[in-house]
Amino acid sequence: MGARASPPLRHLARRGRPPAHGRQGPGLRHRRGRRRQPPPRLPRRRARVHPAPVAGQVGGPSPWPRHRGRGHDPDAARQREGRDRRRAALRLSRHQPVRRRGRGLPLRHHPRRATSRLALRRPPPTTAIRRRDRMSASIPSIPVDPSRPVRVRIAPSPTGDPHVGTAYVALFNRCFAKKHGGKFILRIEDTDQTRSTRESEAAIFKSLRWCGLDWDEGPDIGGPYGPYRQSERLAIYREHAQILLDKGEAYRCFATPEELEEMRRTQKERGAKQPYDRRYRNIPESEVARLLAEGRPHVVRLKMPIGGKAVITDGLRGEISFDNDELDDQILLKSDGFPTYHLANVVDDRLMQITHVIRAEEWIPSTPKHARLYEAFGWQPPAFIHLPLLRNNDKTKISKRKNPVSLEYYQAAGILPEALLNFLGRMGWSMPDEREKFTRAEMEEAFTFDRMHLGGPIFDLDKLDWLNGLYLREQTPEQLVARLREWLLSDEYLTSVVPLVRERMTRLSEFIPKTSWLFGEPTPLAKEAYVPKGKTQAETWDAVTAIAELVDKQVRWEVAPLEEAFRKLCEQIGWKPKDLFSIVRLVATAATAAPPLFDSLVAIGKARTQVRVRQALTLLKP
RNA sequence: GGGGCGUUCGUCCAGGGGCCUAGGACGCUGGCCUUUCACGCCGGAGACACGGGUUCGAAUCCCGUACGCCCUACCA
Repeated sequence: MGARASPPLRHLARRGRPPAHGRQGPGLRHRRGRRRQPPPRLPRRRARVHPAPVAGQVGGPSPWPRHRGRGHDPDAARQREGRDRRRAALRLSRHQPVRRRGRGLPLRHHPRRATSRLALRRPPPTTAIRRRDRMSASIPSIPVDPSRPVRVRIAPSPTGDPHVGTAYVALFNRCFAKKHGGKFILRIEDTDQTRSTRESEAAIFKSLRWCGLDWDEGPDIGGPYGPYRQSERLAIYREHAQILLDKGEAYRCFATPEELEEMRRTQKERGAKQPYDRRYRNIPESEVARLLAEGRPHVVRLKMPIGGKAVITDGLRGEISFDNDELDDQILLKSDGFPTYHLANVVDDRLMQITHVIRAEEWIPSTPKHARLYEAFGWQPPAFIHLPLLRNNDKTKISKRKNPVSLEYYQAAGILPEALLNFLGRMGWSMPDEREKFTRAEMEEAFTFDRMHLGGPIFDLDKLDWLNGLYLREQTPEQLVARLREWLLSDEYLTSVVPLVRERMTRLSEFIPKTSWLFGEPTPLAKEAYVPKGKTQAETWDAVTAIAELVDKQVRWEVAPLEEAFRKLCEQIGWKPKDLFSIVRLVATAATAAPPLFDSLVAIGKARTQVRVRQALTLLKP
């Protein structure tokens, strides 16, 4: 039941074992003939033995597993096409001559190439500067209108715990804004009445601030374009929906959920491209009036063009085109009178004078709808820039199932905010001189979108730990103490925790061993240890699954609500509290003896509890 | 199923017609330092998805194939 000191994150995302080396004979690795023969002379690119005087240069290469064998080969054609488009876009926007092809010109003047070589050999900052001057910085790859201040925003929806993805997008938005002397705005997208909570919103503010990603305008600090909470702008959306209705760009749809359900089925059978058959798009005014008079619930939908293509421009990818027939008539206003993301986001971006929409890649497919909305309103759309998606080990979009995603977790796990930010900054982006370690300010200074790499980066906790270690090691003892105090060794936290173990202590020295699971990462027990008497491992796994769901859903992370929730769960799944609670305790603390369960959970906090439950889940997986 | 995006070591990045014998970092690994561990240092294994084309020359440009991912909600 010990707690491991601190290589906390590495075990979380399980990964395959690194491939064994040394076993292959010289002949087996076909691929690198070149590597096999001893270099006749000192390979010069290796000669750069002495790292850089630059801070943060560390040496050494590396590996990790991925599922090699069974083909993992993406679609080259499309990609290339896409990539070309993207390059074309960058080129154009940079006002650079189109790169010439072939024709035997020794391309040694290619700016990127030439300078980057230099950067490798002698890393000092000057190279970075020189390089930047030559290509990007002064020549933004994304249109920036000098007469209009850059305004960007993030628009998280307060429906859960503060997410690393939010911090990721926020970082890039903020860097872009700072680079161009613009404003970075926080807007709360709480148009989903059923899922949004104020707790979540507050947690987002707190975590973002912890990261150092503060904003210039937002719900809590106000600003000239408020309110910044969409639930407080309902009238604005209704008004705008009405404008569209009046212009004939939108229409009311009275289809019921059941009707839509059935429609989806039949549309699919007919091989239609959209799930909605537009049946209310052209009904007569009189009919609309009649249904309205009846008080029939309805939504407002956007009229998408029939036939033809929609072309949008992504700042990183260039033009992307869609068949209009693939796009359905997007719901703008839900039957509860709340707008959907699509309407709210367009209206707010416009009203808040957003110049660049920098968001995650998952939004690409709905961008043509947004573009269409701008058009319907007669507005000039902002520039769209889609960032790659952070991924789990298996390349799927990052998720709490497979990774710790809550910012609160990283904080509680002892990650320093500057390390997290630095790490996030390395996801899909690189410093001109390729250094790994840099501050937020340095990133802002050097920021350009053309150093963006579009492959979806896998969130590698090992590397985060390494970076974090770097930052930790450069703290003076005084600073470190201060850091520890900001972390869990604050008077406040200790005061909240001490009562839990007070009656269990006979000496002060027992405090630390008795609370080790609070400050370190407990080492999970053997599988069997979690299975209560009379239960099977499969049953236990089911129970832990239920526990995981409960924990995810639990909003009020306090003793009484937790106890209530867990007791309810016992009833639901027909477990005795004794058995279920013992599992919870083991999962949360890996300790056979611990203070009262729910107090312990509160002390551990939701984020860490969540991660521990996930770990147990993978451990116990049948 | 349809649409879209993406693809360089296991992972994160660099390189985008010749400077490439593809570079750095994490991880792994051998060694040095050290009473131990960690840090640090020195070394090693490790990738241009595949097939065509263009070119004197392709990781880089073009075409195709494969694979992965995202979207396909009265969620964002």
